[in-house]
Amino acid sequence: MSDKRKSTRRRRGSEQPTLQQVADAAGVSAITVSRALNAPERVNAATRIKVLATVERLGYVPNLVAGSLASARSRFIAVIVPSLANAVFIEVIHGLQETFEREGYQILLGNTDYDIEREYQLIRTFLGWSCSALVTAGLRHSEACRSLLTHWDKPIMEVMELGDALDLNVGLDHHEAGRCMARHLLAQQYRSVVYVGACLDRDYRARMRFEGHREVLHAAGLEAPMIELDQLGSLDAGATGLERVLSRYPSADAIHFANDDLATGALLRAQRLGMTIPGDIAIAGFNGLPLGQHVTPRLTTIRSPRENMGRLAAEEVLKRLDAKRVTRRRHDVGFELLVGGST
Amino acid sequence: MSDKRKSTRRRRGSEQPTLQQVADAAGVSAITVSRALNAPERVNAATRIKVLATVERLGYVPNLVAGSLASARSRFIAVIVPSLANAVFIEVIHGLQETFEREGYQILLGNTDYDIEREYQLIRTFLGWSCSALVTAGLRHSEACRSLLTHWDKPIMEVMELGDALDLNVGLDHHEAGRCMARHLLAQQYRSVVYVGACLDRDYRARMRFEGHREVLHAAGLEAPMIELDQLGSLDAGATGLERVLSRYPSADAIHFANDDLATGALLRAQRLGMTIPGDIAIAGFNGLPLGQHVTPRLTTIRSPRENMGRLAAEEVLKRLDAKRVTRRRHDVGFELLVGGST
DNA sequence: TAAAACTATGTTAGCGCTAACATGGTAGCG
DNA sequence: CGCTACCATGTTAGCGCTAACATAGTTTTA
Repeated sequence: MSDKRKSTRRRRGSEQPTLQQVADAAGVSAITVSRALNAPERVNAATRIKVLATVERLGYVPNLVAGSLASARSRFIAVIVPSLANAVFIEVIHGLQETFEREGYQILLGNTDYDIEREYQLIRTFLGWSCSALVTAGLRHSEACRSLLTHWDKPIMEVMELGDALDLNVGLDHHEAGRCMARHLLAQQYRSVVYVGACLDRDYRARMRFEGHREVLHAAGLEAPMIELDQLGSLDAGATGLERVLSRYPSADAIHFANDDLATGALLRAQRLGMTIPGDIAIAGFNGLPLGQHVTPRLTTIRSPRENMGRLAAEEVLKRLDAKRVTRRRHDVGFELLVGGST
Repeated sequence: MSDKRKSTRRRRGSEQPTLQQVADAAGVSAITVSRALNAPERVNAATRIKVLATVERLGYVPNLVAGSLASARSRFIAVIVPSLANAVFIEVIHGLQETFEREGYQILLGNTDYDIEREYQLIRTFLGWSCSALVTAGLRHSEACRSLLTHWDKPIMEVMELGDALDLNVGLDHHEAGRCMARHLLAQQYRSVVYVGACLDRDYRARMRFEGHREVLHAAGLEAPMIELDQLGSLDAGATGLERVLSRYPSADAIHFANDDLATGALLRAQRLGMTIPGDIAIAGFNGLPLGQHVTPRLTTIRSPRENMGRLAAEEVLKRLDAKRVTRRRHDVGFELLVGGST
């Protein structure tokens, strides 16, 4: 009798108080409660206080799913990275998270494991969540993914690398970074330099750096041998890389590693083998992770502004979401050659 | 005329095809499309093929927000960790992600930065997303959080440490780990052992290890001095820790660090200062990160099964979600003393 | 002082999907 | 052959919230 339900059908009621119940208890309408919570300035101060007190009293937790459906947008930001094992992405994520959370957005994190097909699947799923924006690492996507995204009308931010982006872009020039390090090695008079990377078909940014590196060596009339490992950046892989170089290119005087994990693994292994760095062989990396700066000698590397990249990317996306004018679609965050004692 | 809308009001139509449109195009009802996608075995094979082809043709992407609202559950798992800077949590997350994604669940990641109040806020928000389960690091929560969770009827998994949990629990005994390392150090004849931790009020598991450590030293009639750094686990902080020990406890013969990052930072700094390990001073850590196993000498540490912990936690939660019987609510994943050359 | 503009709140109608129940057809069985 | 059982599909009614429009009261403006 007291139940206003017209039908006898029951749906699983979740026990949780609803907005309507809060409204009834506070003696206002549902929309007023909604406004008190989501747009406080549109509600009279006294009403607002009364409503918020009721919310508190009933322990009301807003159903964000319902809110998102009604408003056709969620405060989710889809973030897609190729790996969690690499500290670089963690730092970018950290920068993104900090900035987005401050504005009340929640990150939906996806990990592709460097698989472009998985990226597509993840993006499909994420679009189903009515995300407010998408941040993804890199400019390369599958055809299906590309066409899915071109029909999507929310901000898309591609980070890490610089180039012809779908929408917004914050990153750095990996070709140029490769060139930069190669030039440094040549300037230091190394003449037999081996590049060591891992899974370069998947970690194609490392391949871009290799291409820049090769360009400079060729221009100087030198060979540009390369060794590709089949295990992604890790200290272990770096140790393996060193050993491969020693056996295949015994006359090598320097190794340019695709990242700091590999380089540091090699450096530590070399020291364990009793070699001196850079006397017996010089070692260079990429990323500028703290690790490389704590070994002796310090690792020569290229520092990319990782947290900054995340922060900047988030800020640009937020600008767009606030419907502010976006002055530049592309931001080059640059990089910095850190010359340590290892070269 | 062709618009079936009864009112002239328009809502922001998202252009995206809806389930109903797919149904119309395929000549079936909406619920059949829903079933073809979510419970294929409940639809005749021929119908299913027809529907899925239509889905493909129209580029239909299911609106997961609407689905979650209607079914009062999302395929989200809330995961809350105290830090992303620590590799340990990354590995746990990786283990969780792998296992949950295979079953079609999406992780909602929250980072508390070791702030118990932020944990409460995050959990509140996540409950608003109708998550299927919650995985959180640690057993300590704010009062408000605790009462929120006891009224929640979905699986709750507390990881990392072992003890009196709200629901499910996968972890290890940090007191015992601290005792274990202290016993090892005593067995190696070190008699002046300093414990070095960082922010022990927030990283209270490190404090638990210290308490175990202190217990063993006191039982042996020894002092158990401790130094607390104000910067969470990093190589830099470890280097600082070493210097503090050298100046405040010049007679110390061993340092027990709260984690491998600190320990390795100290080891590398000691070497840069020309000290020998363990001759001048012994160093021990906790976690068993690869890093510590690549320095020379290898770091003595305690290995926790991190990815495993994530995987096991996810499996237990999945069991519960499948309404399978959960035989044990508490799982001790244990740990392993790794004796390197640093002690 | 009447019209315009603004403020505070309410009413109505969905957002796109799925749970629950309903229906009609086919098979299985004694 | 009449019964139950089951299979495939459909109908109906919401899930809990917010956009859009509506309304009444108050202030500003010409």
